[in-house]
Order: sequence, then structure tokens, then C-alpha cells
Amino acid sequence: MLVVKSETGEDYFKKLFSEENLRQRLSATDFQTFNTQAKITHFQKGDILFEEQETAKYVYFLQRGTAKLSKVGAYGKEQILRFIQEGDLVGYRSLLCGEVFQARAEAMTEIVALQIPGDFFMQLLQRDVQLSFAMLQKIAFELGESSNTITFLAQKTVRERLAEILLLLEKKLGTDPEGFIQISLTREEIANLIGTATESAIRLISEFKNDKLIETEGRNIKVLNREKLMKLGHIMQ
Amino acid sequence: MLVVKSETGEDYFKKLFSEENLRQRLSATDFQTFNTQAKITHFQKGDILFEEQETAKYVYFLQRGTAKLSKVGAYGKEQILRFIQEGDLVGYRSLLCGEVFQARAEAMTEIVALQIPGDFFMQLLQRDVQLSFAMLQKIAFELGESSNTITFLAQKTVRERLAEILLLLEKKLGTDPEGFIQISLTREEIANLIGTATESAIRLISEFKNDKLIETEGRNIKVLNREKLMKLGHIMQ
DNA sequence: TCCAAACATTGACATTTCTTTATTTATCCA
DNA sequence: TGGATAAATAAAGAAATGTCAATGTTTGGA
Repeated sequence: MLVVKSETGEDYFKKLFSEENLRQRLSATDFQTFNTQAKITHFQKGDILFEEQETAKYVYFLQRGTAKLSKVGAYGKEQILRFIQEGDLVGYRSLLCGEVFQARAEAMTEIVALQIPGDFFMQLLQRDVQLSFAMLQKIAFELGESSNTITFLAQKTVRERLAEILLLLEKKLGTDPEGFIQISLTREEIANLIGTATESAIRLISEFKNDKLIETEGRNIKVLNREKLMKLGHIMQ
Repeated sequence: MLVVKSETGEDYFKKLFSEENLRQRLSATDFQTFNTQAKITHFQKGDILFEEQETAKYVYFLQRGTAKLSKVGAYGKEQILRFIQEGDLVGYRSLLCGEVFQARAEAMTEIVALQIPGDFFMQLLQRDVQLSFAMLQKIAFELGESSNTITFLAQKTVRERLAEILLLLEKKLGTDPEGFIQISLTREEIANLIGTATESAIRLISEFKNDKLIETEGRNIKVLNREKLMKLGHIMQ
């Protein structure tokens, strides 16, 4: 199963980074520093939070909006790794390894995020056992999801992967009142999520549409028949 | 690029779990507990260190030998995630998340490992900032490698994946005096590493052999032409 | 050492997926 | 709001990959 959003830690992080909690947990000095250093930042759709190969300077705590985390493969093709949503943290991995960013984060909607300087974040980790443990849990969870993605990509056909990803997008990104998946991806982005050519993704989407499994309206997709999609995607439960 | 062995942390862990270091860092009580609880265990080739779905009870620190970490996909097909080698730790991920194991670890050679009870390991983490930071770095590194594997599987052809994995196996598992890759995998295991059918892997291995890129001797493989394999695998550098 | 079981190989064929090209449609900015 | 640009679609043929079946070979235990 492909990772769209981690299911653990988000609410936890939200609490961890709430003002009340920070004031309680941090020393007076650290709390002061936090308030000075952590800045609310805004991004528009298409804006880049950070770029591959860039030095890891900040960690972002998303308070609103959705971003995609992706990297570029051998032929310059984008690979979408996962989505970052409200309550999620992004940019910490490279920082922890002391590497430059290995992925880029791009806003898919308007975003409001708390921008935390990397060195300060690292200091916090050293001092705040609770935060450092939360991080351990979060990364451990991500790593597990990542293993699922590996199995998913290695063993399933494109058709199965598309069926699964549509269900996952619906579940994780949510739907609007009419039942369409909240955030509309381009066909190319869908292809870059499941590792196929854009044309193949398009063809299969048309097939699913003909089979009444989904309905489309421009870039928007609505799932009509969950059961059949699950069967088609050979999704175990 | 597929992960065969992590390149960070191993030596660090070796130091962390050396007797001298433990005695220095841990309190007298903890050190005593460690010596009582952590047991040297031996495994034969084919033995299982832990099984998927099993409760995470122990963490293993490999002192000698190699294991494979794998999980089972939708059709009961094995997916090899990575190899665990001397100086590496395995079993910690599920423990950190408080999940049952999501993968199995199987000995590929004789193994000597330090078996550390999970609850004790978790206690250590809470008390030993150095260990907990090392773990953060290790998992962060694994997660980065995992993203590379995702891109590798999603974007490369089977031929490219085989070329790359052969080079990687050579580099990470090492070679014997004659130049053959140390640990011989079955053709099926190679297929289960790169996400293809066994027959496809066999056919491509034959092709590489005909093209004098590699040489085989039963299950053993020797790389003859690194440059061409790199070109064939479209390996960037 | 010998034999059963597991593994490796090969060929033929089916199926999936990609690539290329052309055309239509949607989106977004000036 | 009108274009320019990007995106979506379709179709056809090529290439890659998977599946099945048959057979040869190796390996590991009795």
C-alpha cells in the first residue's frame, strides 16, 4: 500500500507544537528562542518549500494545506514519495542525517507552515526527550509505510496500482461534498505516483471510467465502486 | 538505488554496543541489566530471527553473518527489502512503532547476534541520549535509502534494475578472492529483490553472461564489466 | 554416495506496458 | 476574456515482461 499520509504522529505533533505544550515543556529560554526563531510562512500552490540537493536549513510543520514530497529519477522523471498534510512535519530526514535534501517539497494548495530553523530543531531534539521519541516513532512509521510502497511497486501491475492509489487518495486526501477527491492531481502526477507512463495512466483511468468504477470531471475523480476497485487492486485486508 | 546495507551507523553501533563503551555510558545498574538481559544467540542459514506478524520482543545486533529482511506481498510473493550485516541492528522499527513485525528476518549465513529484549532496549533509548540520537540518524538514513529504492522500482526497467542490483550486491556483500559475490542468492531471490518473475531474471542473467558483463558458476556470480553494467543500468554518479 | 526435492533453464506464447504521433480539451495568465 | 500553453486523449505498433510447461541440473540430507 502506498503512503499518502502517515497515520501516526500527526495529532501528536500538533500537540507537541501547540503553544501551551511548548511553554510547558520547554525551558523559559528555549520557549523564548522558539518564538523568535520559528516563523509562520505562507506558500502558494506550486511554491517550493525546499529543493533537492539544497542544504537542509529548515523543518516545516504544516498548519494548513498539502504538499507533495518527490524526487527526480534517472531520466529526470518525478517520483512522488508521499503527501504532507496538516499536522505533519517535513524536512527533518535530511537534517537528522546531516545530508542535503534528497527530495523536494512543493505546495499543492495554499500552505501555512511553521518554519523552524534546523539547528534549533536539532537542539530541541537533544533536550526534549518527548520530541525526540516522537520523532523516532514518526520515522519508524514512515519507514514501515515505505516498505509497503516498495512491495506495492515491485509486485503489482499498473492496473492494480492505479486501483489502489485511487482508493488511497480518496481515503487520505478526503473528498468534497460531491464525493470527488479533494486535491486534484494531473494525470502525470498520478502516473508519477504509481511508476508508469502518463498515457498508461490515462488509458486505465478511461477503462475504469467505462467500467463505472470511477467518474471524472476534468481533473477531478470520484470513486463510484469501492468494492470492485479493491478486488481489482487485489487489496488484502 | 536499492538498499543492500546502510552505510551510516554500522560502525557507530559497533562502538555503541562494545562492552567498554556500554560500561562507560550506562549507569552501573543498567550495565549490569544489559549483561544479564542481552544474550549472544546463534542462527544457522535458513533460521528465522523473527517472523512477520509476530510480536516484537527482541532487537538483534549482528556481530557476524548476514540476514535478509523481507515481507510477503499480495500473492504470497517474497519481497526482499534489504540485507542486514555485521554491525547492523534489526527489529527496532516495529518496536519503536509499537507494532507487530511487518517483515521477517532470515539468516542467509551462520549468524552470531546479540539478542536484546525489546523493553530493555526501549528503556535504554529513554535514558541514553547518545543511543537515541544514533537511532534517529540510522532510521533517517534507512528512510532515505528506502526512497531511492522506491524510485528505482518505479522508474527503471527490469534490465536496468538487474544491472544495478548486481553492482550493488558486489559492492555491499563483497567478493571472494576469485571475484564472486560473497553470498550467493538463488535466482528467485534476485527476482524478489528487483520485483520481477524468476524466469525474467534468469533470462536477463543469461543475456548479461552472453554479453560478457558477468560470469556465473552455479549460483555464484562475478561481475566482469562494471562500466558497461553501469551504463546499462543508467546509474548516475 | 545416492536420491528426492529444490532450483535453473529454455521455448513458446500471451499480455502488459511503453513509445510515438496526432488531435482535442482544459487551464491560466496577461 | 482570448490566446498561449499545458494537459488529456486516442490509436497503433513495438518492446518488454509475464506465464506456462517441459526438462535439465544442483544441492543437501539420509
